[in-house]
Amino acid sequence: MGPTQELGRRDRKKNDTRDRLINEAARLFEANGFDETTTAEIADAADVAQRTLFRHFPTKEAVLFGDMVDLRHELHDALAARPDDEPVVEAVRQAVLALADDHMRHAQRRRVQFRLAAAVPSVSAYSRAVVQTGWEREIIAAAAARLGVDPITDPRPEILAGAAMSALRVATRQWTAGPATADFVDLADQALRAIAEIQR
Amino acid sequence: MGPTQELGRRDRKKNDTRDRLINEAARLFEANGFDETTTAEIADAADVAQRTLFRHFPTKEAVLFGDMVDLRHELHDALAARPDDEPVVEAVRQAVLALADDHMRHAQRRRVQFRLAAAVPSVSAYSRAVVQTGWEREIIAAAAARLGVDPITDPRPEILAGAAMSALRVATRQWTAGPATADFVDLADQALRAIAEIQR
DNA sequence: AGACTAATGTCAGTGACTGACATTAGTTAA
DNA sequence: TTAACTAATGTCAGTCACTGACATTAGTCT
Repeated sequence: MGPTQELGRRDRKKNDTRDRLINEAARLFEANGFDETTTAEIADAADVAQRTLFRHFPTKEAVLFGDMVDLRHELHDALAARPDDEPVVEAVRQAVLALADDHMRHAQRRRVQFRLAAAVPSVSAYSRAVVQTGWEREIIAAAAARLGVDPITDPRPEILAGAAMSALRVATRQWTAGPATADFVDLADQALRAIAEIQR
Repeated sequence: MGPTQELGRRDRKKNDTRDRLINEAARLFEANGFDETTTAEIADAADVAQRTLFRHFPTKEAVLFGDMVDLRHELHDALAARPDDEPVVEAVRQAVLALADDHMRHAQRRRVQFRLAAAVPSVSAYSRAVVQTGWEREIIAAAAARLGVDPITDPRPEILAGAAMSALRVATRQWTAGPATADFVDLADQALRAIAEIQR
């Protein structure tokens, strides 16, 4: 049924190795800290060579966010799924809520990632420059398509995307600071609705 | 007269060393590329030990953006200089235009930095996560103060800041792609005015 | 001149990441 | 089943950003 069944043993093992690296890394990062954990230790814990880790991930930070790769595609699909006649801001809001929903469904892991992103400079930089920028690009492309404009010459798609990511960051910070039981989707929804209210 | 006169020989030499590092780095980066230039080469060119470079700058990327440190303070002052009764979006727009103006006055250097930020991942990450985020924080604080709200609970200051930085990025990209004679302030102004137009 | 100390130099690390090459182990066709 | 093929992994040596510890140089101040 699942695509897992359709994979050969080789690809299954490859996925297992990748998953083990992600999980062992998260465990070690949480237990000992990000900078205090070496890539050699992660590889050892996952029972592979250090070289193998760097064949699966380009950087140590990428291992920490390894479980977020599909999120960009999910965002892309969520944006494409919104009706064409819906206002752009609405479509973006709904699509970003899909991200928030995913965060809630992986609350434990995400809270570790967010806490590290708030505390460790290199993690913060990666989160901003790689993860969030990736999402931003999806929003820019979708918004530009909906408005029927060129995102290079027309600044509106990028501005909207930047506003949405800022809102998501606010919600993320509030969620990370508060109890894990808080509803991330609610927080994100509140923040996203404020986009309409920045004209004083 | 200038504060240069009031400095002792020691501090003057320290500033000279710092300036030499910044200038030699920019020269080498432009000539040979960022990744292709080692910190040892930069230090050699500036005629200091590699260790001295890392006493002046925390990372190789920081050397490239070394001439932008005061910009954050300039932005802070520009924000504080706006009249209290002015609408927040207006105040932010005017203050960010001060940044754009500074870019124009250092066009040659800034174009090198922007080109590298567009091409080299680690430079892009630094620009986003350190430089731009620093500016963003100034805008957030100023906007929150003007609105009389807490920037942790109220998402509007951060959303406005994110929108402004996005606008600045669009203008930066357009300026970097076009001729050096183009008016950056005009481009930035156009982009910033579009903040008011993201409600479809 | 001499005490004080900020800036720099020297040196020996650590750790992320890479290229080159060898080895293991699924896969696939004969 | 076996042999050829190749994707994934292992091994190893190396580069380079960055750091701690300690020595040295050179302004500064009395």
